[in-house]
Amino acid sequence: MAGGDPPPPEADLPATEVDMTAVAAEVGKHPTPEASGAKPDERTGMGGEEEGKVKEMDGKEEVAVKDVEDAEETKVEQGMGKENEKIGVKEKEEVDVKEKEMKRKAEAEAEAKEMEGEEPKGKDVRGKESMEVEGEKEKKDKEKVEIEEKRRPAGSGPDTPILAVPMVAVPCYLASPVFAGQFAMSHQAALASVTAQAQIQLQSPTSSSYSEGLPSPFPNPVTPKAIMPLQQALSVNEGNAYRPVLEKSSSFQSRPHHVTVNMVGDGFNWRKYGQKQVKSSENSRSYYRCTYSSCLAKKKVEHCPDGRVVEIIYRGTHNHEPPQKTRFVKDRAAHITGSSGDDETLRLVNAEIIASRSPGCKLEQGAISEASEQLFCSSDCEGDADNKSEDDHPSTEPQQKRRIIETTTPT
DNA sequence: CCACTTTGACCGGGA
DNA sequence: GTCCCGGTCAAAGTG
Ligand SMILES: [Zn+2]
Repeated sequence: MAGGDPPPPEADLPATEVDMTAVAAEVGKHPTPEASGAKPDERTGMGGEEEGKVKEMDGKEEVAVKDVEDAEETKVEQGMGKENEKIGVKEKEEVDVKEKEMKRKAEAEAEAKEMEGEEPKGKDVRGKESMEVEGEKEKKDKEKVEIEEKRRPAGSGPDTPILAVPMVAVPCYLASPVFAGQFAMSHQAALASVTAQAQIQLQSPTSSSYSEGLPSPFPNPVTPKAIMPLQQALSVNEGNAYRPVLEKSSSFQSRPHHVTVNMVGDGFNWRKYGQKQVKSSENSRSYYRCTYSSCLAKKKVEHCPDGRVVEIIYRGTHNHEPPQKTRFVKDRAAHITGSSGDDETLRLVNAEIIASRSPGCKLEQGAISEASEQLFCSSDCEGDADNKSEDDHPSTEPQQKRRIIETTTPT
């Protein structure tokens, strides 16, 4: 079924911390992703969809959402290790820079320099990043132009390709061996978690751009609404925001351990319809589709051989409301789904997971860019994973937020 | 019996 | 025109 389904609706969502925590926790904890029925409408040719990428970093999660403007992609990456973090950040910067190179090259460089100063980039991730990023970049480049023309958010402007969205600044802790085991065991869980985060981020950033530029399939864009709760929880700043979370992150960062962030499901049911080994990397990629009949939403999850989720990419938006069975996650994530646009893709990368435990894994670590990236930390979280998907039955978990179980608390 | 996961093969796009 | 690769479908298997 479905993965997590937290029952508490927005009303329940209290708050920022809670949400964040929950989210983060989920991410870290969730071992399995989920999948559920889906409908095969789309085919390979989805080219017009938007993708979002979300990256999380371990101690902190950073979220760099690229503006959809560029390519309509939202990327969320999750990073984790400190070491990796730096690298990740750097890499990400590169990527971002590239994407917006045209416009913000100078700025980017400056930022990059800062990051580099800390560490030299270099990492395996690159390979992957390059591929994905570059590949997408290029593609998007083309699309980008079109898109930009079509939708250019006034506020964001074409130049604002990257939206820095504070994904989740939740305290992340979890790095317990247990989690690790879980991760390894189920990538799915990770997936779910990542997914959730990604969605969240997506919405936020996206919502800004999307909302203005693209109308969502839904009559009522869930995006903004949905996001709001999430954002609030996460960052507390909807409008601006993207930084408040940092504070939290800091605290989290303090944590000695890495943090694993697990996200919960997005609230939707996904069904795995394929898996492939990434050629450029050792990681494997799983393809999930929303089970809803007419929903075209899809999600790609990349994980290391170890099973750790490296990256999650969301594509398309749900044209339906999330099944609210009982998952808190859903509340948040689900609401988010409505991003805007038919096709939005969100990419979540869990560097932390990989980095931490699997040197072999490669993900895009880059991560944090200046403003674009924020770190979010999640708390350990719970097992949202359970909720999410496989495990869960809709009501199995009480949900709310169980996730806050931190194994490691922040200092 | 149903729903989901897994796996191999197929298809289309791009280099 | 060919090769490589990503993405998807469909069949089989499992819970
Ligand atoms: Zn859907």
